[in-house]
Amino acid sequence: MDEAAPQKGTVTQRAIEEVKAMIAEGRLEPGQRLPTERELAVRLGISRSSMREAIRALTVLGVLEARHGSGIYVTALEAGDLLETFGVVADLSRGPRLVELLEVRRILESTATALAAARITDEQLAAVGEHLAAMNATDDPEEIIAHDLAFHREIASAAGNETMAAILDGLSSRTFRARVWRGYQEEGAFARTRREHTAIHRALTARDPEAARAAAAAHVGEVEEWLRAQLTG
Amino acid sequence: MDEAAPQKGTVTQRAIEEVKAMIAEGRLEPGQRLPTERELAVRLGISRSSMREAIRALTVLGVLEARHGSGIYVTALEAGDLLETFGVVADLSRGPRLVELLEVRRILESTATALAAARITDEQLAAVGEHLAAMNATDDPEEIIAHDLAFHREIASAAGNETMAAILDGLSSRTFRARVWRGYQEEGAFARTRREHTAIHRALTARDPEAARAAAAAHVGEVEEWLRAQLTG
DNA sequence: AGAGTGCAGTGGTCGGACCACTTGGCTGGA
DNA sequence: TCCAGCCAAGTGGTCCGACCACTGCACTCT
Repeated sequence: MDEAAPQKGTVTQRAIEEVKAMIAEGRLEPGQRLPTERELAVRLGISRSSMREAIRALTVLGVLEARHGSGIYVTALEAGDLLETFGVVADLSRGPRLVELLEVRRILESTATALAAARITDEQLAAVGEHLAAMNATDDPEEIIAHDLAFHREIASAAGNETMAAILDGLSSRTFRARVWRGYQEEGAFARTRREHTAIHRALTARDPEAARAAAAAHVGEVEEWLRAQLTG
Repeated sequence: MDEAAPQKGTVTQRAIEEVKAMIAEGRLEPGQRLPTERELAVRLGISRSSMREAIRALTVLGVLEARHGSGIYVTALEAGDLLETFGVVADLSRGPRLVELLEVRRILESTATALAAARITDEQLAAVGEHLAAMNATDDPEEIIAHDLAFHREIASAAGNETMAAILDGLSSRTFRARVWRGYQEEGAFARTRREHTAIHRALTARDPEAARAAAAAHVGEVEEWLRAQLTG
């Protein structure tokens, strides 16, 4: 008898684990449609309200996707789907935590750039170059940040590890970067940033992994050091 | 007037962003108690049901914490709180994605181990040694996995970057590891694992960062290669 | 055959009711 | 006076039933 449900925690929490288990065990495939909210509720012996909370929770985690009027579906469970929440971490972190996040980014980004140097295609390299040029051709901070993000995203993507690319994406979320750069660029660091980006692009063009690793590490490290100084000062 | 709310997306989504913004802007401090569900609902002009969904979503993200009968509180917003969801990613990833996750772990773990070699205290080193001994003193798979996890967690913690430690923790979640190891250990890989762990411990004892980095990279790399072979075979 | 339409089904929202638990003040006795 | 125990108000947890907004499809009309 499974009637004697252990009743651990809230019913909603139980429902969340239940659905997660269904997916983990393969009873639900990526992209597949789930039963109705109403039916799921009945099946798990809980109210629709509680079931909805569980669904909402899994939705923000990037596991489920609800389409109004159509139904609830399992996402593709791609790296991007599941790691989107990583941006929340970056947005809500402050002080010392920001430095730690940048340190993680430096480690991953330098490795990703090194990998990209060995694997990048001509098309991808061209795209990187375009973002570099566009970044240098405008004064609008918004646009600069956008191209900066795209610049690094393209490189991370060329590294061939979508999971790593997704994590780096989260670590460079728009609001996170805007927050740090507001002060960083005020110190005339833009010229240096431009130089560092050029160095990265040059290393990629030369297909030189070690040079690429060093350039990327130095690039992130610069921001990291500046932020560290901000905190102690 | 902000009465003309843009009505973007669902009301629940709006409520989630609203609370997130409150925290990001410092209107809500870590550990602080929020207004009542009922009051929050009124304040945002939505029903309590919708408000509850928003709260539940932020709860699973590790941003809020609801205490039955007491109230809703902002978490400490420590790395561990926010990165707990990382384990979900590891648990739901399969196939090629698992290899990518292990690659990320290899990059971070090797660096973390190198850092630990330079910074680890005698107490921490002793703890690492104890887990190593305990791991070798039993045959119970459950216990082995538990000590293995603790072994690596202690090292990551000694590296001095809590954020990195939290990410590595997620990448080594219990179910994830159990899933991979079931097959890995069946091939008599336990002796090799023991050897690799010993090598890591030796490098830490010698305070040799480069040796520690190499040993950790090789350790994770072994599992990575095995898993890669499983997929292509 | 094609475009347009209507309906059934689904997720989204709402309001209210009651339960389970915590908290702090009140009461009573030592 | 002080402390233990109790009690009531307040809070999150759960449930119910209703209605709205949207989608998709079968059906109709041209």
